[in-house]
Amino acid sequence: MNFDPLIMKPKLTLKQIARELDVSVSTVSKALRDSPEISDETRQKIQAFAKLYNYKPNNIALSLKNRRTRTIGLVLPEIVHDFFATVITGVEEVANKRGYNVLICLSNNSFDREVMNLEMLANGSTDGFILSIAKETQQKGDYHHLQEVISQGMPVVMVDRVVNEIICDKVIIDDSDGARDAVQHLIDNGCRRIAIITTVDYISVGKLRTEGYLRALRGNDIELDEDLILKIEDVDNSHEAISQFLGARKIDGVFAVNEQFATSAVKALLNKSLSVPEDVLVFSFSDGELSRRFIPSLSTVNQHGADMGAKAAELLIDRIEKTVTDEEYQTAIVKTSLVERESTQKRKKATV
Amino acid sequence: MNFDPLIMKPKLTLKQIARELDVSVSTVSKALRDSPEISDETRQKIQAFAKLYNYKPNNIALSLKNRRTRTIGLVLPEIVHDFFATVITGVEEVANKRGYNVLICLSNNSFDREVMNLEMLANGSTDGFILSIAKETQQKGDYHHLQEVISQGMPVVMVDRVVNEIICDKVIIDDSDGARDAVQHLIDNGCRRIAIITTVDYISVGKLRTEGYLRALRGNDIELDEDLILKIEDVDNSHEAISQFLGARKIDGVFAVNEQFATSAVKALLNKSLSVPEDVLVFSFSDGELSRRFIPSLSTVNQHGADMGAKAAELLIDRIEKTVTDEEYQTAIVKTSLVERESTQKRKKATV
DNA sequence: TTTCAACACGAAAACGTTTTCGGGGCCCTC
DNA sequence: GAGGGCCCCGAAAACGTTTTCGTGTTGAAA
Repeated sequence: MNFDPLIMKPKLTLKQIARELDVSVSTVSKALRDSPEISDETRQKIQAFAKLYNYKPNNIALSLKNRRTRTIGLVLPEIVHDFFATVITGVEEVANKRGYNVLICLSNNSFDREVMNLEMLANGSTDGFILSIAKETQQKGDYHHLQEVISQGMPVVMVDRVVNEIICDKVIIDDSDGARDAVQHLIDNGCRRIAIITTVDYISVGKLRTEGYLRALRGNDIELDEDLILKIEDVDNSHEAISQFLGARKIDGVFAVNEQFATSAVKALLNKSLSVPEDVLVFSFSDGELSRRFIPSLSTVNQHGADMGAKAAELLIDRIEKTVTDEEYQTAIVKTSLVERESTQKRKKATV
Repeated sequence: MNFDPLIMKPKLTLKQIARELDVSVSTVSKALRDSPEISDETRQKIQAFAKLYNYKPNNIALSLKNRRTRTIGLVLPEIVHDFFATVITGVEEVANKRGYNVLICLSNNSFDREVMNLEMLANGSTDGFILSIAKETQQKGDYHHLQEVISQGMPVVMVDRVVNEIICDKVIIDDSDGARDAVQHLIDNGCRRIAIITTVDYISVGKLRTEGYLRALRGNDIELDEDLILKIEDVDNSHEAISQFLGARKIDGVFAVNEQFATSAVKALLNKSLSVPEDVLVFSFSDGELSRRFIPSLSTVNQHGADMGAKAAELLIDRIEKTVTDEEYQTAIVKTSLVERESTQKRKKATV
C-alpha cells in the first residue's frame, strides 16, 4: 500500500549516496566526517545530499567495525517494583549522558532466564552489563554463568543483590546500617517490643537488614525475643502470615524490610483495633510511592535507587572505556537515609 | 591482573577456530550448522572444539548479515509507574517467547528525548518498536519524527497514548467505556454529585476518560455540573489543587483518572472528616499496587497493562515477520474491567 | 585408461562502515 | 623540462558472519 515513492523512502547507505553522486564510498564517508582530504566542493555536495535524504549511519555496521556497541545491558529480577524502576531511571540517565543505550532484560527471578539473558548480552550485543541477581539464583548458589562472561572479559557491575564470591564492581547500600538506624529510631521513640518482618536468609538484603535489627537491639540492651522475628518465604502471599503473626503478639513497634510487608502489617494492626502510629509505630524499607501515599504515610529507609543505578552505570562505563584494566574492582556503598513520616510520629493525627 | 590464560579466555570467532583446526572459515561455519557438505569427521572435530571453548556466534555480525536484529524497541514516557511497568512485562514476555530482545528507552515525557530515542532505534538497532508517546509531544502535536521512521519502512506500534494522525498498528483500551462503567457503578451505588479529577485535554487518555464520565451522567439523566470537574495540569504537584477542590464542594462520589489523584482525594476527604466509603465513594483508574494496598483499598478500572504490552508485541513481531506488508493496520482494543474494592462498598468497614 | 559423479572443502562476496595507503593530476621550483 | 610536493580521491582491508559457487580429489563405471 505504501509503495508510493513520494512517501516511502527506504534507508540510505553510503554506497547508494556514492552511486548517486558518482564518487566512491570512501569519499562519501570522509566527506560526512569532515575529513580534510576532501575538497570543499565535494564535501558540501555530499553533505547537502545526505542531509536532504536524511542519511544516518547504520548502527550495526558501526558496532561491528568498532567492536563496541555503545549499549549496556541491565538484568533485573522484576520491574513492577518501585525500587528497580528507579534503578532503571538512574542507569538510563547516566547511560544517555555518556552516549550509551540500555538493553533491559528481566529474569523474573528465574535462574534459567537469567542464564539466557547473560548469554545474549555477552554475544556482542552489549559492551558490558549491570546485574541484580535473581532470587532463584541466590537460592541455588550457582554462578557459573556469571563467571563465564566475566572470564570472557565482559565488564559486569552487580547492584543491590550482589554475591560475594564473584569479583567485579558492585553497588550496594548499607542495608544493615539502614535497618539499624530505622530500628534505633523506633527505640528512640519509645518502642521496646519491636517485631521484624523480613525475608528468608538466602536473600542477601533480607539477611543484612535482619542483622541491622539485631544490632540495634543489642546496642540498646534490649533482649532479643526470637518470637518477634517473622521470616517470609513466599512474598506474594505474605499477608495471611503477617496477619496471624501480628495478631498473636503484643508489640509496640514494627520494622518491615519492604513496603509490601509494612502495609500488610498496618492492615493487620487495624484489624486488631490498634492504630498506627498511636499504638504501634511502623518503619519500612525501600521508599516508594506506596509509602508516600499510604495513610498513614510510612516512614522508610530510602534506598536511593536512582543513585544506585547511576553509580552502577558510571562504574560500568568507566570500566568499558578504560583501555588498561589494572584498576581494582570497587564496591560502592550508597548511603541510605531515613524518611520520617506519619507512621512513626506519635503526637499529631494523620494529615499530609 | 586477570591475564592468567587459565582464567582469561577471550571470545572465540570462526576465524580463530578455523586457524586452530587448519580448515577454512566457511568449513567451520557449515560444520556448526550441520551442513551435509561437511564430512562427519570434520564436523565432529569442529563441533567438539566449539563446544569445548564455548563458541557463540557474534550477534552483531549476524544482525549485519541478515539485516535483522531480532530486537524490538520500547519507548516509554516513564517507568516508575505501575502501568508502564506492567506493559514492559507483557512486551518482554512475548518478545522472549518469539526470540526477540527488548531495548527499552525512556523519553521522560520529553519531546527531544523521544526524537533521539526514535532516531537511535531506527538506525539499525531494532527491527521495529513500540511507542507510548510523551506528554510533551502530545502537547506540541509534532509527530514528524514518527512519520519519518514510519516512512522508512520501520514497523511501529503505538500503545495506550496514541495519536490518530499517525497510521500504524495501535493498542489501546476503551478508556471512555471504562470510565463510563466506573461512574455508572458509582451512580448505581447511590452517588449523584460525582466529582471527576482528570488531566488536561491534550492527554488523550485523560480526555477520553472525561468523555466516559460525561456519558455516564447523560445516560442517567444527571445534570452536568461543570464545577465538579477538575483538570490537573501539573500531575506531580496536584495534591494541593485536589485538596482545595474537594474542600470547597459537596459531593458523594469521586472518579479519579489515576491512582495518584485518587489517593490524594481520599486524604483530602479525610481532612474534611469525611470517610471513604461511608460518606463518599471513590473510584480510580489504572489498577496498581497502590490501589490494592491502600486503606481503604481502591476500586479501580483495570487497564491490563501486561495484556496491552503482549498484544503490542504480537502485532509488532507479526508485522516484522510479514514479508508482504499488504495487511491493513489494526487497532486492538483491550477491554478494561472493574475491580471493586473497599472504596466503593458502603456496607462493611474496611478489612481485608 | 578415460570419464564423470559425488564428495569435501575453500574462495569470495555480501551486509555497511572506517581507515590506511597508494596514486593521479596539478603547480611550483630549479 | 624534469623533479618534487600537495591536493583529492579511490581501492582495499577489516569487523564476523553466511552462502554461493568453484575446484580438486576420489571412486566407480565405461
